[in-house]
Amino acid sequence: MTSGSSYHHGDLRSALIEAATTIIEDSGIDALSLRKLAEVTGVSRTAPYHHFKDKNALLSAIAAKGFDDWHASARAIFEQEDLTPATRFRRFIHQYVNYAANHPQVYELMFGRTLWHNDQATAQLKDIAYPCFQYQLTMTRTWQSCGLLPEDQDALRLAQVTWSTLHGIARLLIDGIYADESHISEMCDCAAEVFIRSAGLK
Amino acid sequence: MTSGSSYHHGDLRSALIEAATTIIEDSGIDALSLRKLAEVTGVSRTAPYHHFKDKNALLSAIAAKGFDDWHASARAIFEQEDLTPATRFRRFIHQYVNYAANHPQVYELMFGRTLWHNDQATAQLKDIAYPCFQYQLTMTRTWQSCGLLPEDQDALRLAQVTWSTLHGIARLLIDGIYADESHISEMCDCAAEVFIRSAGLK
DNA sequence: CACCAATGTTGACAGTGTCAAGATTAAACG
DNA sequence: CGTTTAATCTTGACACTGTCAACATTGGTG
Repeated sequence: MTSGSSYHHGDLRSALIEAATTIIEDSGIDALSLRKLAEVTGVSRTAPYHHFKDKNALLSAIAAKGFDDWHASARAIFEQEDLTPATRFRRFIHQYVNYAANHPQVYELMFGRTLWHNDQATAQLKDIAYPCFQYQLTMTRTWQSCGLLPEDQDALRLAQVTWSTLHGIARLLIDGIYADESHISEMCDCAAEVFIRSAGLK
Repeated sequence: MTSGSSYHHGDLRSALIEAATTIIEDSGIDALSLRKLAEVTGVSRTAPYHHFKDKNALLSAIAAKGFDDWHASARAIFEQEDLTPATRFRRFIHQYVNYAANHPQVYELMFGRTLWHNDQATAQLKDIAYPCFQYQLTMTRTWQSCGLLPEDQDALRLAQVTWSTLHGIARLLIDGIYADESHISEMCDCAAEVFIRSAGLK
């Protein structure tokens, strides 16, 4: 697939993203160096700079792909209309945390300081990420009108709080503070229970 | 205070921690290089290695100091017996998030992947950090028996979930995903409300 | 076919963490 | 007090990093 001629790679951009994602998933973000990435891809050190302005631009591209996946699977659950809202709510929570647990490094990239701090995120990444943040708000409003979340609370605050809870669980898992992954499911159940009860239903 | 003789610094270890903390608070963790730190402290590049095995060991020492502060102020609120449990609960939440907002870099060090991932935390740091984690559990049990949190839920899970919520808010703030710091207080109120309502009281 | 812009290459620079070997000095010991 | 020892600090060196500048190759367009 990598074409015949040796000088021009053919589709270096995709190859770089793919190889970089593999390295990151295997060995962590810090283990990714552009030089080793270039070597693995069979190309010279500075070739990647013709496809990505920065190391940050490369990482942003990987994160952007992560947001696409995340958004898709969130919608897949949220729009599954043959399930009760409560079931979907619970599944969403489990899915969120499991995604983070299964793709810790990409999750770190998507929501971590590496890209977001000091405004280092690419404009392209922001265009993909912000709708995801917005979707959280949309879901929250629906959950409120279903009686799964307190209806008298401000939707934005509630969205921030529910998201923070999932994000917090994810981060504690990823950062290795909760080593015991066997309790993930119970933590999700507990979180779901707390939120649903706060709505006042039984 | 730095003594008269020039060759031996006198109290280099403390001076390094102090200077490093300043740099980190001013410019972030990534901006800290041992070489610049040494230069600022007026000492040669490798002198710090006689006081800290690693760059990680230095960072761990700074984080350890942060845990001390955190634990102290948590206790100061939790043990303020002239306030109602609910008030203390709310204040704890606000204090937790405010600490993170006011010391973002140190918080990142205390709870972030820099130190905890891949088991890079010093044994000394663990000895200081684990009691803090444990204290969260102690507080949770008390809150349960006060009727501030559902009593039929497992205390450990509940402690993990409440902490995750605060940690999540803190991280989203620190990582710059919620730029708007003016809503911090409202988010804390919302979180407190959700938890208290989940206990079934009104 | 000729040209040009896209793509890939080597060379170079400033920066990093950290090890090894030697210099200096404070402290311990006879 | 003098001498040794161990702590502390120094310079030199190495392998690594991201990224810029200048040059080479080539696929697609006029």
